[in-house]
Amino acid sequence: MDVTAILDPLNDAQREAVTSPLEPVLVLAGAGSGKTRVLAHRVAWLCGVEGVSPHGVLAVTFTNKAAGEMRGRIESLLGMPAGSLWVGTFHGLAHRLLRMHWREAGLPQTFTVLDSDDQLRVVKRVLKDLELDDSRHPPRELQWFINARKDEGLRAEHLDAGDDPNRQVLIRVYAAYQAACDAGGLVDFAELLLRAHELWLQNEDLLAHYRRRFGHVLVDEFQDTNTIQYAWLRNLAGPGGVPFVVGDDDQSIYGWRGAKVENLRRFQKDFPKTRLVKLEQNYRSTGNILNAANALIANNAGRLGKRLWTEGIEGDPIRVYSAFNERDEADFVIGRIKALADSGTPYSDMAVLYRSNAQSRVFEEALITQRIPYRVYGGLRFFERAEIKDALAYLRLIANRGDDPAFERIVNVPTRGIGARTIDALRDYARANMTSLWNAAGHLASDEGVNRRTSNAVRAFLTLIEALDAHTRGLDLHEQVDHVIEASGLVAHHGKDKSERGDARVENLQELVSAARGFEPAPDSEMRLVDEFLAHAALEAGEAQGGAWEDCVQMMTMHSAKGLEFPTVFITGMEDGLFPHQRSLQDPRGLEEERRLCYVGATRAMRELYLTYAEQRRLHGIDTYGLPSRFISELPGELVEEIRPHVQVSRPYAPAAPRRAETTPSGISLGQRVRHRKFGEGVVLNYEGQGHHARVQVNFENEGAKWLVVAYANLETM
DNA sequence: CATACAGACATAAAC
DNA sequence: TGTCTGTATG
Repeated sequence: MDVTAILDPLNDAQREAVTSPLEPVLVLAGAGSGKTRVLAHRVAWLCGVEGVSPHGVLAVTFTNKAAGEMRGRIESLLGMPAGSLWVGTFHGLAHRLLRMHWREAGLPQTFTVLDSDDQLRVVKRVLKDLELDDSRHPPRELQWFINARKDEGLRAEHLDAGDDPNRQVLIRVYAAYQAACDAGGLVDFAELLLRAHELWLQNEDLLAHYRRRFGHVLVDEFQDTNTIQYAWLRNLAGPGGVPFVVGDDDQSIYGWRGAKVENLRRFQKDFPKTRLVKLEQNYRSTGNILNAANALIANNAGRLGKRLWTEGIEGDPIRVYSAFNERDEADFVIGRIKALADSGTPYSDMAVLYRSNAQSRVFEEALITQRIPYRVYGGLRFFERAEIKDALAYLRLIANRGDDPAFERIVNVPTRGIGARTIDALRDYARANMTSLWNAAGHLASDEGVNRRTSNAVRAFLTLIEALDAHTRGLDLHEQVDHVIEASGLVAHHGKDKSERGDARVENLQELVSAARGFEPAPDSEMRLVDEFLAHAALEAGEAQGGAWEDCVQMMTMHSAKGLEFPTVFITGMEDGLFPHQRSLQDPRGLEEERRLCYVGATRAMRELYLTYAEQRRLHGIDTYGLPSRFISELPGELVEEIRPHVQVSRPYAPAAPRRAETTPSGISLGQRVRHRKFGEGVVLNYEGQGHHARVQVNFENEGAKWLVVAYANLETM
């Protein structure tokens, strides 16, 4: 084992963390301080120097991507594949455990993993079964409630509604939802974690076994753990355990989905001899950017405390641009993008960040008109697309006839004459007889009292599924998928749609066949390949879009920017109410999370950071006038450079004949003939103000005299 | 049963 | 203002 390869690339703090004695370690790792590297090198250190077998190491991340990268780095450091090393997401690891110990966990061997979309369907169905009005009890809220309780480790029977009738309903739905899942062998994401946690609690032997096996547990992005994940982890490590966790309280931006920053302090309390290592040297950004970020985050209370520094240059100041409105904001950003591109910067070195997805529109439109390539992060990912989920639902139903969500999803896709009424009847029967929709359908198909057309349609569906089952048996996975998408009629169904959308769907279905062909199961899996593929599809939604590697401007929310870096970053929409978001202003904790989000955004920038805001913004169809975000004023003035707007008409004015025409600050002369897109041609009569606020009075031939804001009016000189 | 239309609604998102 | 959802309509 080459120890220098492990230690040489590390600075002192990183090395301290990596070579810590076998005791609990909390690494407070600032943005861009090399935390992933520390984690990977720690594993390499344990295996290469401390003599720990990879078999005894468990590394946990929050995304599959991070897990994949982690394994890659570890294996390249160790110089060999480490198959027995467990690296994965909390959900992936929990899933693995439950597959291995389904009996102890009280699950059927063939349980199905529900994604949030499936879960919502089940909730809706439960609401119907309970005859609750879904406008008074929005399914999404119920779903949220159920997941939040599970994330806290609470089951319906642990909850007490008191006299609150609304809460009584919530709890009733939770209980009914869980009963439906249990009956159908369905496990949602939160349930994976909760079951895995209960598996520890209820099986001492099992827990003891895994404690013995995993003497070394490592966790990335520890500030993002929720209650149940932390409990699971703490149990696994055990009282004398030596977990190694890496996180940053200043980058905790997922409180709204259950993450508990408090887990950092809790860790120090639960593992009293914890060694705390701070990584504060930053290898990403300029000094000015770091100082601005430090100053900003210093406004938060109760931090563990950390100050980023760099050996690198001070760099450019933070540039703040005050736009007249959101279109001017986009024009400014795109102007800078063009200028950078002209001087040789690749588009992919530039990122436009915003608080909410809706803000991307204006930028997209402007980028399209300027023919600048861009990529928007977010949106539906491969396995979340409707046509893919339909195809998977066929596979699910073939594999497990009791999978009601799958049944409901495809019973009439493509349409085969089984409408809402029929499905209602099936549901009623299934509920009354405590059985699956599949069995209900079997009953209805042979029921003399039912409309012939209906029973025929249902029978045809049953026959189809049985036929698919029979035909796919023994085939390779990709052949199964291929057969299913063809014989189910899905391909023909989408093929009839001659639009671009239809073509894309057919392509996606074919892509699913390729995905199946390339699918590799875990080496020690005892599951059938289809089942494993289905679980994979639920647990790993896949990439959002192809073309990620093309040279294009990167656009995304600040949340999705976490973990990424770009030479030039534009943080847009810096207005109070937008960022910090209105809904976070009520409580101080919400505001602090927004500030951390701003910190995350700012620390994405390597060389240049721009902050932009619009004085006027069209939101949901109405014009709003916002104030610059308070986060801007929290930056030290000496680090900030305000960019003076230079208002220009589309063609600089070249005086034709008149001498010494009085010129407005924006370059338009009095008496000048101008053209406006809507109002037509006219003559400039007067002007006032400067910069953004510069306005001119134009006497239009058809519309009469009007005051226009030069920055916005887009006047053409003639 | 597919499409049209009205009405509601609008923070962020991995597994 | 744009998008999505559910219902009305042909």
